[in-house]
Amino acid sequence: MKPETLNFFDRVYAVAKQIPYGRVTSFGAIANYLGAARSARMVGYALNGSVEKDVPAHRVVNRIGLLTGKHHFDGTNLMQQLLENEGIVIKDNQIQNFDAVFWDPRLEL
DNA sequence: AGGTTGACCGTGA
DNA sequence: CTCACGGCCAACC
Repeated sequence: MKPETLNFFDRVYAVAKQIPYGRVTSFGAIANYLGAARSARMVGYALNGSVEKDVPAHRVVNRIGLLTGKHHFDGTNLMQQLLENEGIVIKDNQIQNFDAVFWDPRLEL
């Protein structure tokens, strides 16, 4: 597979798959790691089909730890259930202790 | 080939 | 501190 074939979407999938268990990251962090900090919107756009890409998109939220994409999931509270299952506390679609569970690929990778 | 959209982010009032 | 607007980039129609 040539790298040229890998679109932005594929790169996002690759990073999202590297998200550790019980950790979450933001679109901007992923975009920043990919070198496209201004393309944070594309990150979410890519994750739109990540559910079928074996990518834990439920670990990806916006910069404030808000489950903005839960509306895109199969169920309504499915995303929240998955996160809570990993030990992450969520209240009103917002991750508590976001700074503690935050995982920055730019720093970790 | 062009216009519109989008799971965002940052700054301003 | 909270609400609102603009910008930016890539994919989709």
